[in-house]
Amino acid sequence: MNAVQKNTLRGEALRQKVLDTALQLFSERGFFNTSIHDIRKVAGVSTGAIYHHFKNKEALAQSLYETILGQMDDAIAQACSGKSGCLEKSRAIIEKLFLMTEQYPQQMQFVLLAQHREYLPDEAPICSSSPFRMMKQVIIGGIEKGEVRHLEPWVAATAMFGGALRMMNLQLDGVLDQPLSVYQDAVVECAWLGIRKEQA
Amino acid sequence: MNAVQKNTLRGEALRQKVLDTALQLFSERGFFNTSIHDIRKVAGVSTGAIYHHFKNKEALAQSLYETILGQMDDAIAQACSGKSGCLEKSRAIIEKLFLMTEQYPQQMQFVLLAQHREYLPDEAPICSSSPFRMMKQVIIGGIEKGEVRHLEPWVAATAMFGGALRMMNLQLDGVLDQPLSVYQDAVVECAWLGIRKEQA
DNA sequence: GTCTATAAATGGATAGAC
DNA sequence: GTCTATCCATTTATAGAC
Repeated sequence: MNAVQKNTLRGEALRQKVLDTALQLFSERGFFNTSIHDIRKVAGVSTGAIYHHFKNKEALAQSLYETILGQMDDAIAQACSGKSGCLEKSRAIIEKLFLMTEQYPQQMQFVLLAQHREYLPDEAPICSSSPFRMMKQVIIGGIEKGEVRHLEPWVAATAMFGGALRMMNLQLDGVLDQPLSVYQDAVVECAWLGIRKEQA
Repeated sequence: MNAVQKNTLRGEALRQKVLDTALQLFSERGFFNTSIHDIRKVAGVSTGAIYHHFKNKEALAQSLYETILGQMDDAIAQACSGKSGCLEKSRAIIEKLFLMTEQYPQQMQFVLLAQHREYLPDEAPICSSSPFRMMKQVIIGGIEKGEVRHLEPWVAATAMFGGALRMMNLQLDGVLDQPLSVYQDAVVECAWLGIRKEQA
């Protein structure tokens, strides 16, 4: 009765089912602990169908990776739009990241915690990806406008977002007993006090 | 001429050679991209010798993991000893971690960036390990002594050390063009300004 | 486009000689 | 304690029917 139905999914719907299942298993067990056979079984599709839609296992992971990074990118861009101050933008980014961590833990686990270079050797390190570059740019903008102290950009960016990213790690590891939203204001305040230009 | 000599290593020296080689390959390619055969070839020993010293591949990784965490533990304990203030302790910890990242990048890569739960399923998340618990304790001590604002402990701990840990990530990813020591004072200052109790 | 069956290779682990 | 040779399970990927 709980057996997965076969033959019901075709085309794009099947492709999506494979992606969903792969994300679930990759985030739970890791890329290397998930075989094509596992995905086949859980998704209730055939090996041939998987290989019809994806060149190989790496291409499957690549597709997931790009999609999720794109979603983070959109979310961050949207969070920043309409805001002008560095603090407002940074707060909005952290709010969005915390929200995504709560709402889509599998996606964030896969993108933030996996070591993609081990199976996507041509991929740049995640700190060079678009969402992370945007975060750094927000801080550089804050330095140029005199809202943020004149710090080395990497130092300022990691000071602003490093604590938040670690809190996301802790949440994904199941260490925190409250949702991230509870800690959000304090996290933003600590980071901002560290880099803001004193209004003496 | 460059061929690895065989039969030269025995006993403890061979065991250590296997550990060194495994650490090198695990940190370069990852655990799952490193086969026993790879270790055998690079170390110049036999399969049988490896399995004489280690029950299996996981046990090899476990041994590395425990040794390196122990070294971090000792380094952090030593850094804190003789210091009483939260800022002094935190600065000493970050200094030591930065130094270890520069001096032993393979070890830090293996301990900080690998997803150990994928192959050491019984291992606690690294944030629960002794070195990380000590860092949190330093901050809790600072809160109790009134040096640090009354923040949720996880928030205060990630605010103090989150930026530094991300800088270590960046250095291990080859993104920074200066050694970590160059950024150290600024990293510590940013973090401390965020959590210190104002001396108004 | 999806299926089953299977090829081909890899890799963890063991056996038994030395 | 170390070696070589090999077993066996797993897994990626393909072939060919439907």
